[in-house]
Amino acid sequence: MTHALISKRDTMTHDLFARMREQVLIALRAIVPDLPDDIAARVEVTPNRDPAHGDMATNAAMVSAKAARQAPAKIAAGLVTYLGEAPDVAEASAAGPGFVNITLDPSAYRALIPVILRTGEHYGNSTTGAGIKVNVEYVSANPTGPMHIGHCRGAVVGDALANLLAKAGFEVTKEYYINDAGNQVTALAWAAYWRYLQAIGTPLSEEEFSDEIPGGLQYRGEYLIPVGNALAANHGTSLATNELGVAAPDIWIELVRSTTIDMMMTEIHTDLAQLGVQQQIFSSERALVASGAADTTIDRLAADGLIYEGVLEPPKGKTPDDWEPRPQTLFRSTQFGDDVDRPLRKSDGSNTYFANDIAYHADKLDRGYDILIDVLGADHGGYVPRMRAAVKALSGGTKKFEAVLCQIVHILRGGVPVRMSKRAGTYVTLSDLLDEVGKDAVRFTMLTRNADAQMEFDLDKVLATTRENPVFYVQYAHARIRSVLRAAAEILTPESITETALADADLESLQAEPELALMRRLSAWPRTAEGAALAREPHRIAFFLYDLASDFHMLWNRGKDDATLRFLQKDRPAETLARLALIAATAVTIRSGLAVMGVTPVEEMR
RNA sequence: GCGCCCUUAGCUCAGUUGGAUAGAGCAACAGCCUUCUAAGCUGUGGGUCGGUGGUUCGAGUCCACCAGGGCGCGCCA
Repeated sequence: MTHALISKRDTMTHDLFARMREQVLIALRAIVPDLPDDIAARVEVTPNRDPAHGDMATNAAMVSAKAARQAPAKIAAGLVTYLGEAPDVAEASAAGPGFVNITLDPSAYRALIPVILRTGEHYGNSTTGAGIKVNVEYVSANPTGPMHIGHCRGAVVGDALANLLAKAGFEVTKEYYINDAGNQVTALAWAAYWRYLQAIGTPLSEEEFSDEIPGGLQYRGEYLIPVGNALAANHGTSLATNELGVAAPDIWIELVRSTTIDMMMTEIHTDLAQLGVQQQIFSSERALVASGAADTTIDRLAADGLIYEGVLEPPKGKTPDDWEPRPQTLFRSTQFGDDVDRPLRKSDGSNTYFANDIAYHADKLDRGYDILIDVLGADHGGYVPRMRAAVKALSGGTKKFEAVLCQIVHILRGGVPVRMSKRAGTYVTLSDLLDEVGKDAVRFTMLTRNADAQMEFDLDKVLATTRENPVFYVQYAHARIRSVLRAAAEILTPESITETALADADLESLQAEPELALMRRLSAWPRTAEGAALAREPHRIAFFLYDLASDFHMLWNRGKDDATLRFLQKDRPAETLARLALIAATAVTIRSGLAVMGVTPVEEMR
């Protein structure tokens, strides 16, 4: 990971806002000598919405007024005097209730362009998370069938979040938890066994089989047919009775279960690869259960007095028909902020899913992570407080558990909901979706909404080539830039317009407002990426890129009205190189953002 | 009954963690193609930020209550 090589000092030079904040703090300490640290921490330098207020503003005077026992306006006046002398500052002025507005000298923005060109896609990296180990667990679909659209959002959000945290300097591990234990997997094995019996020509009908087995036939999808065929090919009729009926489970169930899971996981790996998701660690629940980790973890909690035998109250508001009080092994999660204590063992003494999951998270803690992030479906919201409690208990409060909840995605086609029924087999698989719209459109679109807001995914709109479709709009900006650079290679020489060569261009001629606006946007990328990482909100990247693309298209279009404003000017090579440097830096920044999202930039759109 | 999430322009959504006059796209209206990609760009109109109180220099953002929508609530995973 080369970004780890970028030192703090280098990173500071990348973020003009962070650099200005340092200057503001120096100025503030000169005015308020005994400035408390907690006040200093609240000082911000942020971009201004209204360009008339200058490029950036600081709240320093207002947040420090009370501690300094001075009026905000007075402190602001002092800051203005000090900052007015600072390098890169064209103008500083006090405004409103105590803001200090700062306008940078355009040279400060111009100086950023060679930095971007030399830094490449690492532009926007920071060291915020240096030394902090984060585990991001996502997808974690049960291996009971192919991945479908419901899994897709979590996969994309988790993957992009992990990339984003890595960009912010965290040491990130991407992980997948295979839920290959429990009743569902047993039911899956029975279903695969049915396909096996069919493959060897059983006389049983599907309903006869279903009536004969515990719990009935639950998974009827055709995707298990290949599993049945594989079992028949490898084992002949040896897993059935002589009459080709249901044999005693103990001769076949382990074999069928492991074969089925292996084949399903192979399929899931293929789906993930198609989606561009590559996790480093796959943890098996079955292996965890076999290791006895749940009991070990329960013992560990018991040693801290956090385990007891008790009876829970019936859930309120529901009509608990079959409810009866039974003693269970409970975890005192209420001591760590949960609503009720949670069962770790069922009344029959076997471990609950939660017990295994605590053991799994304990394992992650043992592997040295400081922050555990689970990307989950919104229907798992109720599970978050108990897991947070468990992580707190296991780590003595030193490690953090976080959850990113993904709300449901409604699939539409031309504005009409696509009906999905798992039983009828009409649900859309991830593979189908990727075949239809492609990895990049899926990933980008999934990141155009905050994860905890419901979203509509219109199969027609994500392929539309209009501004309405952000995927297209951003890709188009990148393609246009590449197109201009290709044309430039004809006029100039290919060597003269490499990113390295453009980094040495004289940029003095970049003075027009739309050019400065684009440079201002570029300068906001580091703080945008860092803020998105800290907020765990990868969708901010999509919005940033959309705004960046908009700034670029605006600039491009000026050449429509006035030919002297085009990027390529045959008789003015110096200006041409300056403009090329600007848009090449824009392309670099777009690629930097797309890399976080896992979207491949396009070179042309013909 | 309790807990979590959501409510911003006619529609779909942002809103830089409490900052100044709340922003985009779509839809509506008016413009821009002999051109580095018009698959684009410019402009106009459109708001009681669900409601009522509170916290403070300052609230769409934080707190309380209320209304509406979604999700969840022992021995499923």
